[in-house]
Amino acid sequence: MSSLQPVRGTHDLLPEEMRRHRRVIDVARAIAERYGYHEVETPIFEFSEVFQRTLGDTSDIVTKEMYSFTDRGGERLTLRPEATAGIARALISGGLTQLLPLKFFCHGPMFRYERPQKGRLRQFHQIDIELLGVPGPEGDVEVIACGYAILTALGFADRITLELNTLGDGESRRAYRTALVEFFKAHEDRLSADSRERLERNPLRILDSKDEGDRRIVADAPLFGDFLNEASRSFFATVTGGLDALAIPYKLSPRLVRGLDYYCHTAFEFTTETLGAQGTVMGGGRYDGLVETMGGPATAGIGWAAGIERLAMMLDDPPPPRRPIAVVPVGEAAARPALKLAERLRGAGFAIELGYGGNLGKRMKRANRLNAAAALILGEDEIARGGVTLRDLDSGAQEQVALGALEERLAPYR
RNA sequence: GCGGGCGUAGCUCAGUUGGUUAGAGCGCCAGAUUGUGGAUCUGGAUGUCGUGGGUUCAAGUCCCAUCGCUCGCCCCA
Repeated sequence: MSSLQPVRGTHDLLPEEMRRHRRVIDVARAIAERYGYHEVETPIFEFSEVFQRTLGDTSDIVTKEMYSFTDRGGERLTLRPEATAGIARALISGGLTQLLPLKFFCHGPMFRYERPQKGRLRQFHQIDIELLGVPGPEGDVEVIACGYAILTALGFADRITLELNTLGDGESRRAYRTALVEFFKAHEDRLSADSRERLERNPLRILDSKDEGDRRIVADAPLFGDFLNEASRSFFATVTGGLDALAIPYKLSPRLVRGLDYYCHTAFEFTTETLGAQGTVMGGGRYDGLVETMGGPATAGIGWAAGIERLAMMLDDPPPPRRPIAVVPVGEAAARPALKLAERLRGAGFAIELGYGGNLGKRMKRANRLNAAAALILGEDEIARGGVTLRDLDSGAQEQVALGALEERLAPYR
């Protein structure tokens, strides 16, 4: 083992892994475009303030997971732990609030200082869509439908579950939160240490505790449903109605929550059993208060993020690399003509591999290893005839082709 | 931040109660085949046994520390 290690929790994306990522990204982008989302990219670091304000000072991400540093100018900067804050910032600083509604797709690296495990890295990648300026439930339906379409196109439809919940509007949520805190305070001495902590920071999370004792207490906790006001109820009914109309299956999960104040109404996660402990493959929800929290005008927003690594792991067979055509010169005299031929064919759109030395046998061996579909052998005989020998490397069949007819003859190998 | 498992060749791994030159398969390189790849055969190279310390006549093997990987908790994509 070399002492030269990649930084903990980071990974090199070598060609095979990169192809998996690219597959996920390409499918997601193509489908997001069908829904009218436009690709954008924001910087991978922002002023720390951007994330502190949007994520809240008590969230895990802000308290222990941010990669923050001071630059040479003395600015406090942070490597983005998620995409939404940067996009919201861009919306405000670019004056885009004039153009609402806006629909963005983006993908790229995110950074969180966490202990790595399966499906969890310190530098990881997400695809992400955000729908801004649509306050009505039709936005929620569209965003979920788009995510579902992407997961389906990737072939995961039968391995994922859409878990769905509503947090209601601000009024409903505040009322519920108050009731919940009151209830848990009464049982505080019996709660687990983790949950006592959560009682301060994020009481809704206690509902999702894995601790046995907590679960017994939770069983008698007040139900969110009883605190939803009429407006929240009908909002959610429109969302589920839309999903029903689109035949998108979902499971209501009352325990699915979000901690921060600006989250409201729809919260959802696509989960899978196939990835171990990190079962969430795509998660999102409505965040109507976020842009305002950052200092912009009140702007509705809803979106999701999905982990590319997790999706890439679920891909059944890695997309194969493109099969090249090998140009194989024989003898010194053929080197120059082969170089020119290779360039000409590349110009015509073929993937050409021109070996880097060795005799015919060596070059053929290398062509085979690269899974080349065909070899074009170019030696004295061929040059004299003004053609090349075309060998199909799957069948072994070989024929002479005149130089002028090459592009046409090679069409099947494109 | 907390807990469990694991570090031997490029990869996957074997290595007996501590015992002398550390092995296999795959891959790689060369040759059989200097104008023909895949299959076969023959030969070849490659290890700070993760790192540091300790115990011992002797450590890949036992002990301690450390680093890394991995799985889980927390949280999340």
